[in-house]
Amino acid sequence: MTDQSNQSELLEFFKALADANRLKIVGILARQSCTVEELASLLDLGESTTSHHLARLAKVGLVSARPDGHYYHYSLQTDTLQAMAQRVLSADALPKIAQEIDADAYDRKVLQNFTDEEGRITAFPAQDKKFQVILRYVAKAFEPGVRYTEKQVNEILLRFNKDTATLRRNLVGYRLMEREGGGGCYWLVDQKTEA
Amino acid sequence: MTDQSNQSELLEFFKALADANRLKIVGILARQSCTVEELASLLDLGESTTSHHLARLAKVGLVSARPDGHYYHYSLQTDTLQAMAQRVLSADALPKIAQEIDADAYDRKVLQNFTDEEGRITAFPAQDKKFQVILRYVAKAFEPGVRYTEKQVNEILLRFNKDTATLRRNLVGYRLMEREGGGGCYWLVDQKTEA
DNA sequence: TAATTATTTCTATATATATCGAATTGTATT
DNA sequence: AATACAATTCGATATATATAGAAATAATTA
Repeated sequence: MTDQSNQSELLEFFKALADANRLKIVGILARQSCTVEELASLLDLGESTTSHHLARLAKVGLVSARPDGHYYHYSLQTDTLQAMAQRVLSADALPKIAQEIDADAYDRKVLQNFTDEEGRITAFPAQDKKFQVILRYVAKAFEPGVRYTEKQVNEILLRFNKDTATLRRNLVGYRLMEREGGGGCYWLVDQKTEA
Repeated sequence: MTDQSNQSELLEFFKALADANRLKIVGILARQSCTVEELASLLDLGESTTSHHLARLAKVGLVSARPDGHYYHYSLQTDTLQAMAQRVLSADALPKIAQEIDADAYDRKVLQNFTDEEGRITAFPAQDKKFQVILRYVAKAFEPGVRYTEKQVNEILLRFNKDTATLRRNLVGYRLMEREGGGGCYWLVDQKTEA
């Protein structure tokens, strides 16, 4: 769970293409751009279902929509497809995934050493790297996009360790969470947008 | 459902890679070959689960097993991965899928015209191409690999039309089914192994 | 503004499959 | 042979998601 960027991006790409109807959509759009209606009738699917599939393909950049009248013309982004294919071909794409797995395994081991069966933190690691693992673990208890009062934050942190102050301070210090002014408002930092 | 060879092969390939743990396995095997046990512990998964994933990857030729002692060494078939990537890049792979969809749509239309709501055949098309669509539709009522007596065959065909003789004769004539000697033994022909 | 049409979102359901634990198979060693 | 160990298969469960239908949204036309 350390750095999933490579992993999850590739995974989402493959998942997008791992459905018979979505693959068909890509095949059709390779020839001509279509409206949702056209696709639905070609595939013998409901329009809502077709729309859903298109949304999934769009999410990974495989298709794009161009509005025209009250139609949307969906078309294939061939460059995305090619870029992904190139990426899989590249020598270092797979080893990178392997590195991420090593990091995951490391995290698991640290977690095992510093938490009990109930997931509570038994001790704070002195080593900075391990301490960050613990912090990332704790951060997962918060929902992305939600704002918490300091009281709520403490309540959640208490499930992990009685020293909520240390946890709270370091979550902010290591920029896993952010705090409004001096006040009581906390939220998760989206790690993806961070360098 | 006319000629799914391109479709289904690509689909199975993407499905094989559309799982986080299988993608991780590929990543690990890109560096080193492993036993099931090793992979299971690296991924923090049960051995049976790991085995299942490896079987799926092997099915599309992405990994291969080499027996050694009582271990199996699984390794990545990088050439399969490259071949698939090349294929996606090739200009005609996607249009081919589109053709298959057209064929599917054609089949559906024929079926609609010559069957009723309950799936019974209302008339036999005069046109050869359409007649074959009907035959392929009927053939789906039989299980691959199972041997049927003539009586059983007739029983099944009766669900589609009272003229079981015509259906039976043409299923064999168009090589969708095969018959033992002059006798009462029928079975589906595996279309994949046919030219 | 009302009405029409295309698309999306929401809700519910059905199907596929990832997962585990137990039993089984297969291979090598004693 | 008998035993030990790795791997697979089987049975059951839980989760993800493909699907359809209804309601909501957006955009155009009357």
